[in-house]
Amino acid sequence: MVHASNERRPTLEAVAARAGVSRATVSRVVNGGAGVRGEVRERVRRAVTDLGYVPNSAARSLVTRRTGAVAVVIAEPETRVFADPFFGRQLRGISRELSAADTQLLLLLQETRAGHERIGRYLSAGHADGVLMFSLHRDDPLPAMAEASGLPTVYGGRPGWAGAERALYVDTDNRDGARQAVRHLRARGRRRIAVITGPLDQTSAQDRLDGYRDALDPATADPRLIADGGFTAQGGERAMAELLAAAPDLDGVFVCSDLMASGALRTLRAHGRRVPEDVGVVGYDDLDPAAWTDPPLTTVRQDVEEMGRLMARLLLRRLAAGPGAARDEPAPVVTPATLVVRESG
Amino acid sequence: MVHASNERRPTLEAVAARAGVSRATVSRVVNGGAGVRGEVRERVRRAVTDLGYVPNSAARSLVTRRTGAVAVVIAEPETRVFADPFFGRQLRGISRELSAADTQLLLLLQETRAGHERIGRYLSAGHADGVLMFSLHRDDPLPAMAEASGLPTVYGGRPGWAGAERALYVDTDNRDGARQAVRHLRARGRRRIAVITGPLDQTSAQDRLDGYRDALDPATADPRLIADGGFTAQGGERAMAELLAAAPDLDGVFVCSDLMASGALRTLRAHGRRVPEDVGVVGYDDLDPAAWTDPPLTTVRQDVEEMGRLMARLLLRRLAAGPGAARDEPAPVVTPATLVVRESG
DNA sequence: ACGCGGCATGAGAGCGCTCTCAATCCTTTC
DNA sequence: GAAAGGATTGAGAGCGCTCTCATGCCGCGT
Repeated sequence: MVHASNERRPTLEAVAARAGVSRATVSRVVNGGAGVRGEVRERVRRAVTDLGYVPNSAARSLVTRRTGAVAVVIAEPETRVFADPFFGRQLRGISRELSAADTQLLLLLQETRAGHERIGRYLSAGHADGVLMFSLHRDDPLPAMAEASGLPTVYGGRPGWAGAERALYVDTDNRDGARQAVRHLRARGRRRIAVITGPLDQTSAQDRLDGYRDALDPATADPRLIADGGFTAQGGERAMAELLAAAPDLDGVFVCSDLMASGALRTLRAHGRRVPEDVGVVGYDDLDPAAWTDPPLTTVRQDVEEMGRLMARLLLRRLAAGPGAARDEPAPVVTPATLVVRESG
Repeated sequence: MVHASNERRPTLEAVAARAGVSRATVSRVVNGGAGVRGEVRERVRRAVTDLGYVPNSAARSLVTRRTGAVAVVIAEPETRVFADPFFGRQLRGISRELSAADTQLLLLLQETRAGHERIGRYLSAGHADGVLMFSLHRDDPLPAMAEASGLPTVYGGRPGWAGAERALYVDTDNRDGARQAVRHLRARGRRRIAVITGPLDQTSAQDRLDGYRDALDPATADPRLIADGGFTAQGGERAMAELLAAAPDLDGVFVCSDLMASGALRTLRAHGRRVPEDVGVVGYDDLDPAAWTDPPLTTVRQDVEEMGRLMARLLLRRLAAGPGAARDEPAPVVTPATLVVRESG
């Protein structure tokens, strides 16, 4: 049954009148029907479909103090969010898990510099039951907003700010992944191995740089071999150009994301360096673009979708447990990283 | 002021008590403060910040019948949503415009085949004041859901289903854009011009194909020169391979999206065809990837971000006008398309 | 036949907010 | 100085739903 936008939608009261029962009984049926006689339940169900009744969510969450929704906050300009397949994949995992639990996903984008203020207000207004937050930078104001809202929060990536010891998060073993990448380059005989990092105020970027250092022959360490590509394709392009200028003799690059690696490959080609003959390249993420580059990218695989799913699952567990539940308290999760060898290095 | 998650957030009542006024007065101040004496207003404001009061949105929208949120529904699997920069750009425009009007954006993704059912329920439950919907296919059940919910709706792309004559939408002149692309290829001396289309149950894809036919020399029309690339990169790759097999003598391709064009370029390279020497390629969209391909892509520009902004603006006007307002009724918008010549054709 | 436990149902009190309407208080004007 | 008129403020009735508690009904044991 369709309602014109000006006529009011039917309420519980209306359904109750039609089914010849009380509001309370209709409410019980709508919420599962436990404790209602089969015959009555059917009668109410019929009234519901006849009238096209849909519960008013505002009224419901006013009394239950639950919204059935989880906010996903991404601390990046949309430019990056939609340019980097990483977010899409993670979101997909989250989305899958949430909808299985019949929970709505609210995507909050931070448009402006001051956007966190809006987001904080939104969270505090009680639009969501919990928060998933990722891609955080060291002195991002967002975690404080989440904290202030009092909502259970799960972070994507290990939080790096002070006082985050008790935070719940899902991360991959970035440091180990980086080690594998660099070891692989060394095993293939590369001696001058550079690195293109992400923004170092993110723990994932810092951890990968640390892993690079771990696996490097200390004798070949050289600050000129390190450049920041900001986790964007253009950044990777630029960083690669800088590296080639500062250390023309480099023969390997570990690029801390596939997206940056695609940029780096372009620069290498433009400079006439052949990959992998002259320079070996290893990326990080193993998202779709990795297989599409020319040549296909050797990279470090992290199951991004699974990470998203884990984040959601952690949060749902937390929500189900209730505010003060100490037993069965969920704990942070760290997933492994594995090297995928293709043709670039 | 931060509240532990178990202690209740302060209510209007609490603020009123602290400021020594009535609930009604606090409500006035919170909603702008019109008609409240300056001194009282200040006192209330102080009480608000002292207590860290944030209005409960459920209670508010229960009475106002407004949520301050707009739902954006994308009728595609997330795989496409996050792989195609088109959506990101459009969303960005929408997001900009909405946040300027202090309206929240709710992104609803359709995960499963049956996802529209969930979405319909969500819309009907009154979580949003209006709907923005794009990338619709001919017999998509989503518009019916939007219709049933009674919410004002604006579509991205001209709706193609029956009974959509009165629908509000924003579109570009796809047919004209396609004509320009094909005319350009002809002007460069191409005689056997193929086309890689999107899914033809979308009006944008059909319109571009029509434009291709308009501009083609009728004498050279040939069904073997038409292939469907499904608006994805892999689809473009595959379609290009099919075309080369069916018509090895082709010397030009009009590819109906940049993403598909990037795939087509890969296939051409793999088959040893030089671009633009052997085959001229023109894309559609002019999104970031267009400039990054090798060679950079000649393409048809549509201002996707602006389209998003226009969609949001249209919806906001509609919402502001109220349900039955006939005066100043917003009308569909069609934006122009322009050719951007780079190196691929 | 009576009382009791258990299940199904209804009555009614809110959840936190907005908004109408009446009451109050100042000015202003004659 | 008093009445009129406008600006402030407060009281109170809901918005639609959930949930507790009281009530009514049944079959059971004694």
